[in-house]
Amino acid sequence: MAKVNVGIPQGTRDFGPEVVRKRNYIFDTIRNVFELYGFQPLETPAMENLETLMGKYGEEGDKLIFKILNNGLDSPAKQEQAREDFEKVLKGKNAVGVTERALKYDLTIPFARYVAMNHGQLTFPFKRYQIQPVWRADRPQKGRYREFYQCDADVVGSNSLLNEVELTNIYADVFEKLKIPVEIKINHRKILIGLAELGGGASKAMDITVAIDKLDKIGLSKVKEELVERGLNLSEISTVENYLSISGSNEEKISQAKHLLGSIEAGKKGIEELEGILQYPLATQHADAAGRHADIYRRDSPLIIDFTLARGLDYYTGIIFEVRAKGVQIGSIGGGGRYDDLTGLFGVPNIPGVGISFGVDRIYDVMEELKLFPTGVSTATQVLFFNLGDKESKVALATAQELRRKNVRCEIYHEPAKFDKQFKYAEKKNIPFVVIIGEEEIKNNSCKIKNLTTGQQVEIPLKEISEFFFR
RNA sequence: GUGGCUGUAGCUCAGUUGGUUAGAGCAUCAGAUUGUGGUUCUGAGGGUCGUGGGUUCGAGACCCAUCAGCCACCCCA
Repeated sequence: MAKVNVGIPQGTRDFGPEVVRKRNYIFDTIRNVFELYGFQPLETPAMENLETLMGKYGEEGDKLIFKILNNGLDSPAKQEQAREDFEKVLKGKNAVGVTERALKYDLTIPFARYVAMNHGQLTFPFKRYQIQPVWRADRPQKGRYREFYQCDADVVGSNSLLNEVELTNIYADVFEKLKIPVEIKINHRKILIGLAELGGGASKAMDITVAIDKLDKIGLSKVKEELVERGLNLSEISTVENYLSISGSNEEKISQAKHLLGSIEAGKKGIEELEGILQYPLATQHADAAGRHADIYRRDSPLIIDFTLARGLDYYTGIIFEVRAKGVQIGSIGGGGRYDDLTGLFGVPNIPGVGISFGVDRIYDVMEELKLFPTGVSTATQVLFFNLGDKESKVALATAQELRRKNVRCEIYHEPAKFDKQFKYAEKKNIPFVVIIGEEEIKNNSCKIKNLTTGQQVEIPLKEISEFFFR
C-alpha cells in the first residue's frame, strides 16, 4: 500500500455516507421544527469582513476568529504596505493590509449584519433560521471542533416575552423528537447585574459571573477563592454565597431570589421575566393514545432555572439559555439569549432580538453515545435486484425502473455474480429486500422477493411487485 | 495560548531487562459452495513499527527533535 501523505486541517472532519445520513436526520428534524414555528431560512457567506466580527465576542473570542490572508501580498506594488502591516500583526494588532476577511465565528453576528443592511426591506418581527458551518481557531478536544455546524433561530424586532417562550418550546420539541433527555437551563443577565450591584458594584459584574459560572465544576470554596482574587471583600462574598445557595424547585428558587435581589431594580426585572416564561406551559410532550404524560409533564419539565448560568458572549442582555444533555459528559449542546441592540453595532439602533442555537456536532456525539439514532436512518437503498446474467438483468432493470417511478429506492447488482456475493453486498449496505429474477422466474413471469431481516421469501407475479412494496 | 497522554496491518491492540524472520482478533479477498446471505472451516494478501536524528555490536522498545491524534485548562456549540 502506497504511503498516503495527505490529511485535513486539525479539528476538521470528513463525513462518510453513514455519518452524513445521521447528520441529515438531525438537520431535518431541527429544520422541520423551525419551519413549524414560522421561521424563514437565511444563508450568509462563509466569510465576513474582519471588522464585522472583531470585538463582538469578547477578548477571548477575537483570538479564536480564523483570519484569511489577503491575496496578492507578493505583488511589488503592495510589498511595502504589506511589510508595514505585518509588523503590526506581530504586535498583536489587526492590519487590513494583511487580512481583511475572516471565517464566520457564529451565525448571530452575521445575521445582525444582514438585518442592519436590509432593515428597510424586512417586515418585523423578522424570524429567521440558519443552518451553516462556523469556524473557531480553538484547540480541538472532546465535543470541540474547528469547523462545526450551528442551527440558529432568532426573532428580531420584538420585545415580547412570547418569543422566549416559543424558543424554549422549539428546544423542547427538537430534543423530544431526537429523544435526547435534556435540561434547558435559563437565567437572566439582569439578575447577574443585580447581584453585582449588591455584592461589589456593577463594575464587578464580569468578575462575579465568570467565577460563579464555574460553581458546578470547581465547587463553592474554589469559587470563593477566585472571588477573593478578583478583589471582593468578605461581606460581598457572603452575598454571592447566599445567592449561590439558592436551590429547590423553580418556584422556590424564584421566591428566594426575590428575597435576595427583589429590592434591586435590575434583579427585580430579571426575576419577573423568568417568572413570566415559566407561566406558559411547555407544550412538547404530547399525550399518547392513552392520555399518559399529560399531567406528569410539569414535574418532568426540562426547563430549569440555574442562577449560576452566565454564558460568555458579551452581547446578551436579557434571558439566557443553555441546553445540556443528561448523562453525557460533553459541553452544552445549545445556547442562546436576548440581546437588546445587536444591530446597533452596525449603525441601526433599536432592533432588539432573541435567539437560540443548536450544536449539531455535539448533538451527534450525544446521540451516538446514547445510541439514539433510529435503525432506519442508515437504510439508503431499499431493494437490491440480483444480477443473474445479461437477459435476466434487463428484466431486473426494467422492473427497478418501475419501482423507482414509485419512489422505491432500488439498485441492481453491478455485474453477474454468485448469490453469495450479491447477498453479502445487500447485507453490508443494509438493504432490507432483495429481488431475484432468474431464468426460472422469467419463464414463470414472476420474481422472488426475500426479506433479509426476517429471512422470509415469497414468489409473486412480476406485475404485482409494486403492490408488494405498498401493502 | 498552557499542561498531560498516545502513535505497531484497513480497525482494535499484544510485543518480556534492548537480542533470530514483528504477532493476534476483527475486517478484506479467494476457496469449501455454478440458484439462497448471516454460522462454520481452509488459505491468501496486507508493516519503512508516525517522521527525522542519536545511543548501541544490535532499537518497535532507550534519548532528543518533529508531526499527528486524543484529553484537560481557558473558553465554548
